[in-house]
Amino acid sequence: MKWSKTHIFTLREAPADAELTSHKLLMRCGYVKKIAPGIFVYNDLALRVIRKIEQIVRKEMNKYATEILMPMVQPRELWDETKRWSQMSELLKFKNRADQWFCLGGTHEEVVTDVVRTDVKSYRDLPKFLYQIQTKYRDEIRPRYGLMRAREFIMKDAYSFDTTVEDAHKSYDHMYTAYNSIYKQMGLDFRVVQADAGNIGGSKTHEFQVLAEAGEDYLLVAGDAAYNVEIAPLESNLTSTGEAVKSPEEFATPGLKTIDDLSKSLNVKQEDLIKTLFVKDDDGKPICILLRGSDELNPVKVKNLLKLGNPPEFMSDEEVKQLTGASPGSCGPQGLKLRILMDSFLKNRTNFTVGANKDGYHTRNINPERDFKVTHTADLRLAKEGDLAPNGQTYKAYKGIEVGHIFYLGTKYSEAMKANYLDRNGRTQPIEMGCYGIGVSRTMQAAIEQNHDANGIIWPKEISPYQVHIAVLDPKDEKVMAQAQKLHDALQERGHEVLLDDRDERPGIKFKDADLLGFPIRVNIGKKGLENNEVDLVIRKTGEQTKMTPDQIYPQILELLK
RNA sequence: CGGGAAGUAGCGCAGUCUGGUAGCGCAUCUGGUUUGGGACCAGAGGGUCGCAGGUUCGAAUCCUGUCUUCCCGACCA
Repeated sequence: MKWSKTHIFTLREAPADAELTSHKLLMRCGYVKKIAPGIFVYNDLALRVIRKIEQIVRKEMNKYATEILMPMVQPRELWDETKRWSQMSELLKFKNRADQWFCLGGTHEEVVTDVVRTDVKSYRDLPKFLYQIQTKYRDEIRPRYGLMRAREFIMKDAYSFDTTVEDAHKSYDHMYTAYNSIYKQMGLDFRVVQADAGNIGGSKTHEFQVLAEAGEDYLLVAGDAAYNVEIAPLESNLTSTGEAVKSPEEFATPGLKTIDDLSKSLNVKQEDLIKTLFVKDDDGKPICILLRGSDELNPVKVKNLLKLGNPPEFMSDEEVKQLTGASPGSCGPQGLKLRILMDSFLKNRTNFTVGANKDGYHTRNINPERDFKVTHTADLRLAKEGDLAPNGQTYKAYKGIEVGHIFYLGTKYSEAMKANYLDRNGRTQPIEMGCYGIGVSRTMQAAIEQNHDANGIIWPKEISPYQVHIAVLDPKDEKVMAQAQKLHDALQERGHEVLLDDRDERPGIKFKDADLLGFPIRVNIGKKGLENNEVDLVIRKTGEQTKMTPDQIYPQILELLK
């Protein structure tokens, strides 16, 4: 492809509204153009990358699933069945002129479940595994970072329908395998992490995270195990101090409110102090939580422990005062009749120093069982780098960009939408479901975020818009142009994609643009070099530049592209 | 929705405090000299200064309202 026939425009400076490096590069290379917040035009280079990603995704998905294409505009009635019409705040809703409600598809569980419940009657019709690659629309409150959090984006979504839990897990495992293979083929550095299932329902879920400094998600990796920080499990490695239980003793602590204050004033390490927190569940009912002074609460762990709908929120200062008689900072669990959760790191500990439930006072030697009743002792703290994971390894922190997510759903949607089948015994059963997503357009930007340098993008060859960039340094010279065209045609015949920069520009501009666009291999062909029967082969990633004859370079490139 | 910042040519910005009718760099067009890592010289085109009111002889500039965008947060099946 000749540059002059493309729609490529580069910018020397990125538009001011781009913050993230990958976003700036997308803009500077002209890959995308913003039309409205979170809504973009994909220009030809971007579209090539997207097609590459889709191709890899399709190849793997087709091993297990069937491709269909569902509508982007969806009727309200389907969404009412699962109650998500009112629950899902990102749905963009609108009416047609007959005054009927519709929404733009932000996800397709409802539609695909409708498809399957209509067509599937018997266990003989199952399993079914359907997927599509399609534009999604979610009315994000704040789109940001270009394609990372866009309102309109391209997604591959797959849905499995099985008769048994075991089969559903097999489908899940197939996707687990396929996703690993997909991101590997794209040449990306990624981790599979265990994550919280959120509100989508179901119990089992993994995220596929591309590692990048600018990632929005915190991952903790301990050897083979990787977790989203939300759920990273911890096990206490503390043993009992063996200290005998003593009698409670109240003492004045005027003005001491934080763990830090107390630690300094009492000359006790923060981890030896007890932090008393108060949160409330979905119904506003209070929960008291005890942690070591040095630890932070992980609300998601509380949510999962108590099977709440959402992570609990902290109570306000006034609510705490009403509940305990003291402001936060002077509270303790003693004498409180409510659910009390204790972090497993406090197991076997005695003689807690906690607030006295009286402003300005604390109490020494408070003990579980005698002074308060613990509802659950469990892993409640937020894990961080350096903490010990259950597998005995130490956590290391990474940042990641979530590019894929797989869920086992169970029967949440099939029950809500009566997607049933008749089993062997003629009994009606709800279908076992799973859903599996890949953010295609987001993956493109994640790849850039992970693969760039000061000069521009460094595409992994598997998803690069073109594999070879031929910089024609003297396009008006017939010999030079003929040589470039010859190489271009030869490579193209072998199925490789080649961009031939035939613009009437100075060499410096062509080099800079080539670095910016970031295809893996560049060839410089110019008058000067050809006088010595020489052309240059440049590897984008390393900057390595080799002179060789035009005859040598063709087999060399074929070798590199293998 | 809360907090912050900003809207001036395709892109990046100055000018606003202290009102006098718009400028710089890049890009674009013409001519010339150049030509292996974003050339140079000369010339040219392109903006009702986000929008609407108001104050004033006169508003990019002051006042009021409004819209939009970006950043932080909340939010993110």
